[in-house]
Amino acid sequence: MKRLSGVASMDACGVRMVDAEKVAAVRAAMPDDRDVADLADVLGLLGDPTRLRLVVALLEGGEVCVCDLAAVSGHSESAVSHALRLLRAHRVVEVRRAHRMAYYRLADAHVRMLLDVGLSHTSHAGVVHVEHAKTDRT
Amino acid sequence: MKRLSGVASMDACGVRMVDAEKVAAVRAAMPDDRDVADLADVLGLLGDPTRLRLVVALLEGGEVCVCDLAAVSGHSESAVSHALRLLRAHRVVEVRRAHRMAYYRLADAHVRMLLDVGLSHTSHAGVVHVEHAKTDRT
DNA sequence: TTCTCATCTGAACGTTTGCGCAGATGAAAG
DNA sequence: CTTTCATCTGCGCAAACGTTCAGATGAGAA
Repeated sequence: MKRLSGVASMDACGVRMVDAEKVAAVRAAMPDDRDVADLADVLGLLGDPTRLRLVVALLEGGEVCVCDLAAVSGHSESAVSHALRLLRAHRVVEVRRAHRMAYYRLADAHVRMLLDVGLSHTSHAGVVHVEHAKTDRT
Repeated sequence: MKRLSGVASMDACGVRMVDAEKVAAVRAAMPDDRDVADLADVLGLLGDPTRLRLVVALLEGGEVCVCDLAAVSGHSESAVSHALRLLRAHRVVEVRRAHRMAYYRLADAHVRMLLDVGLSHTSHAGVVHVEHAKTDRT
């Protein structure tokens, strides 16, 4: 069945591939496009250091107002507000308004899990820490 | 101790804050800058749909060559190669070369965990799916 | 040797993104 | 009413990003 020898096969559209069987299997197991996009969205949101710091602060602090988040993260209140708007739009955080202030908290248990998994690695193990990695000779 | 009343306090540098005690606690619990940056790096890497698809494909397929990854993900081989270079530089994937081809696989158990947590949410639950969210009226 | 072919890479282009700025909003205080 | 103050937001720009294109690399085949 498999054509692992020398000749590559083509699918209907002319895409070159080597192990057509595995390609089909993997493609079948692949989550649908919207799920991938949604997950990428959240991960991308957490992929910015400013926003990640905010979210981690909320993981620790429970419910924190904008100015305190600015103080913790070391960014301007404007930058924090912009960041929170994005996080809010994607349902990563929720806001509660009281008096003149806005208190933010994590809205999603799933994000909490992602953060736990993420932090458990980087904080106690020696991560590789690649600066601006170049060619990576193996 | 806490000054939750009306007046905001200032720290030494003139940063406005409301609950100075909590700010100090959260700041103390915050992972150090490099750890945050490293985690943000990985999350940001996974935050691109193209790269996420590649990594998910490797999660399913184990070891897949460049052209098959291109076939699975539906991108050009060049785009895939660029993406793989980034993932390689950050030790997310590893490469094994055989014959004329390059076989890629996941290099990091931690990334596998992140993916599992991420996918377990988006694939069986109804995620909110925000398109280009605007003001988000609560 | 030369030819073939899978993969890699630099440059360039168009798009997106993060943040500062300045003003807006809106609610509470005076 | 007006003033104060925490937060929000449109604009603008510089930096970062993802992709394509065209060519380079380098190992195997002939």
